[in-house]
Parts: sequence; C-alpha cells; structure tokens
Amino acid sequence: MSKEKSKKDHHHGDLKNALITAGIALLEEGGIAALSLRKCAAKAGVSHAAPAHHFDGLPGLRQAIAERAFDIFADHLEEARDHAAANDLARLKAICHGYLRFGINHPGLLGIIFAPGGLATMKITGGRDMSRAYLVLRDACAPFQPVGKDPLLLESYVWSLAHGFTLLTMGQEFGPPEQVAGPQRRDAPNSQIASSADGVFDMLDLVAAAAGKSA
Amino acid sequence: MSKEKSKKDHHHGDLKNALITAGIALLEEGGIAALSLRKCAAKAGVSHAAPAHHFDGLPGLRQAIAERAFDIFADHLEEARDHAAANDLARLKAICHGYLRFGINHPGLLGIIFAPGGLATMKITGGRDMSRAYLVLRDACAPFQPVGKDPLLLESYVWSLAHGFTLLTMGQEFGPPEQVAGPQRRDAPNSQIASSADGVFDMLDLVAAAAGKSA
DNA sequence: ACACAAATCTTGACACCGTCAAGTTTTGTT
DNA sequence: AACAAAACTTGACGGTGTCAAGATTTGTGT
Repeated sequence: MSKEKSKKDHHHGDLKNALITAGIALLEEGGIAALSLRKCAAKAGVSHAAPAHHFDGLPGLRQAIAERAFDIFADHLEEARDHAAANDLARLKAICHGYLRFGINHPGLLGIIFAPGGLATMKITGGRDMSRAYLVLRDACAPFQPVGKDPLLLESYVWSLAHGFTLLTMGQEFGPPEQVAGPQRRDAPNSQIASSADGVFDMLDLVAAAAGKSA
Repeated sequence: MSKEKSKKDHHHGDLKNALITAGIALLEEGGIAALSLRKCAAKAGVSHAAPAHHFDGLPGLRQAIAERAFDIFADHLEEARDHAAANDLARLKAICHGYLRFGINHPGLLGIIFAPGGLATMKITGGRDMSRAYLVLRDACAPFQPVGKDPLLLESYVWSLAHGFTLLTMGQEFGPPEQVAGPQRRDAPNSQIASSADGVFDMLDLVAAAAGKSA
C-alpha cells in the first residue's frame, strides 16, 4: 500500500470541484431551497467550515455552482438546436423549447443561474457576451435581424419571451404544466394535443415574416 | 382615561394586517432576502412567535404578503394603462412598460409575487383568472386577438415577454439598467436616448400588424 | 534531511432563522 | 362570576452562515 488513505485524509484533493458537484446534486434533488453551504460540505465529506477556504462564503459558492449550471444549460440549448429541423425558424423555436424544457426538468439549476449573483455577476466578461449559451441565441436570431438595427433588440426580445414563458410555466401561472409544456416530450415531435408552448412560440412566425423569411 | 393603553396590551388589535404591512416594508427596504418572520414580528411590535397564531408559518405569511403585493402591482398596471395614449397599441405597450417599471422600483414585491407559493398558489380562484392584474392584461390584448384562437395564447405571449424582459433587466442581464430601462422616467415620455425597453416592446407592432391594427 | 511557512481542514462558538411546547394574559360567553 | 377560547410571551430545539483558533498536511528553501 503506497498511500491509499491516510488515517485522516486531511486533504481532499479536489474539494473545490466536489463542492460544486454536491451543490448541483442538491439543486437537482430539492430545488434551490435545498442548497446550503453545510449540506454541500457534508455531501463532499468535509466539515461545515471547509468551503470557506475555497469560496468567498455562500455567495461565492453559489456563483461557482451557477457557472457550472450555466454550462449545463448551454449544453441543453445546443442539443436542442442540433436536433431541430434544418431551417432557421425551426431552429429558433427549438431553442425556445429547449429553454422551457430545461426549466421544467432542472428548476434548481435555472434558479441558481438567474438568482441574484448568478449569470450577470459572472466572471470577467460581463456575463452575457461570449457565453456559450448566448452565442446559441445570437446565432439563432441572426437570420432574422432587420438591417440597421441593434441586434441586441431581437436577441433581448426572444430571450425575454423564452425566459418569461419558462418561468411563468414553472410557476404554473398558466395552469397545470402538462397542458402548457406538453407531455414531457424530448423526442416525440408530434403530440396529439398541441401544447400551449407550441402556440406561444409559434408567434415567432411574425418575426420571421417581418424579416421576409416565412417558413 | 377610558383604556388608552393597558400596561401590557396583550392584544394588538389588527396584528394580521400589521404583519403584512411590516412584510411589505421589509421587502421594499431590503428586497426578498430581507424578509423574515421574526423581523416582521419585531416591526409589528410583537414577539417572534406571535405570527403563528395568524398565519400558517412563514409560507402562510409570505402568501398573505404576496397577495397584498399583487394588489399593489395591479394598481401600478392600471395606472400605467390609464396614462397611455388613447389607442390600443399604446395601451398594450404602456402596460409592458408599467410591468418593467414596477419590477425596477419594487423588486422585492415582484419577487414575492412570483416566488414559489406566490401568485399561482393564490386564494380560491386558481390565481390567474379574475385577478385584477390579469384583467388588465386581458383587456389590453383583446383588440389584437386573432379569430378562432385561444385568447390565452396571445395573453401568455405578451405576459411572457413583459415578465421575461423585466426579470432579465432586473438581473442586469442586458447591461447597466439605465440604458435598458430608461432614465427612471415616470412622466417624461420622450427621452433623448431611446431605451432598449422601448425597442423591445416596439416589436409588439408585429402583433398589431398581424391583427390588421397597425398604429 | 530538516525546518519553516503555507495551505487545508476541524472544532467550537456566535447570531439569526423557523418552529414547536407550555405558560400567561386578555377577551368573550354562559 | 366562572369558564372557555383567543392572543400573545417565553423558552427551547435544530438548522443556517460566518468567524476565530487550533491541528494536520503539503510544499519550499536551505
């Protein structure tokens, strides 16, 4: 036995990462209310004060977790885009649906991303720009940009729509979720009853038409 | 002296209301993070366990506060609508701007309204329907409803747009807030620099045009 | 190889939080 | 006047984030 496990491994090795992973797990299990510094520490097998040596208190840990969650979010958006039909409008709508689906399936992650101290407070770049998720949105909007206008306008418009609809759906403000978000379909493209989400996102046809790009 | 103040007014008189008012004040002062059961009790001048006799724990108090906040929210939307130019499209946009302005000026109130256990869990009616705020939205959307479609679609669309844009703006996801929300104008209708909010909500022109109601 | 410094983690304490149990005071009813 | 119900207080419990102090491991310079 070279070193195996010293009687008390005072050293964890990669605690910083382990704490973030524990946080993600807590969020997935119990939503944003279930996330606590002490539970992260416990799940990572260290004492309650250990995280302080790697993060600037709970806000720091939350931000680090938010960054990890944002990365997962970007994965989902890219996947939604890549599984869409090969035309610009379908791609744009698919991203909106992916946004919604991520919110439904991972409310804790979306919650931490957009919580105070989440996305906007991220890293150096100012958060939005150059982030992988935002590039997905930007590219999807590009074909519909009117000439001579700030691209940020349409991007904000689509982002607001997807974000608002997702959050309101998650909060069940539109009614029971299966009617609005559809029957949890990841694959089935043609469900019998058209979900409200389809109807709402279909209104993006107007944006496409205005850009002379009707489906 | 008839009764004035008994040495120890064990009876508060209207504690239930006082606690809600205290909660609103806390939200306005320090946002949603500043709201706690014990602070509400302290602000109302009672012991920390007193609220339990009027509300079902913290969730119950939060819901009651959310209902009060929702009422204030409805006031703001109605006021925004009544101060708009006398045409359907201006009214619709004005409501969106009122939504945004309320979020900027009262983030704590908007936060408690749409927190879990907020709007959707409200009272008997199921929350959305018949609420004053939703009627404002419904009436504003009515002139643009396409025939033969569920009115809920357009309502959800506009609500999502306003809600999403407001939350993202509050979270500064679009950048420094004065550039996007405008210079805190309540009255000045013509500001020098057009705020991003104007540009985004102006895209509702498409909806109006689709309904044959261009400005 | 040794010594010392830095990094890592633990233990313990503190204030604040929501909740519960029990007791006290007020109000209302019979 | 007596009794029951409602309103409120006090005290305790476990949970939270944070800080201070100590113990242990790792790394570095000599």
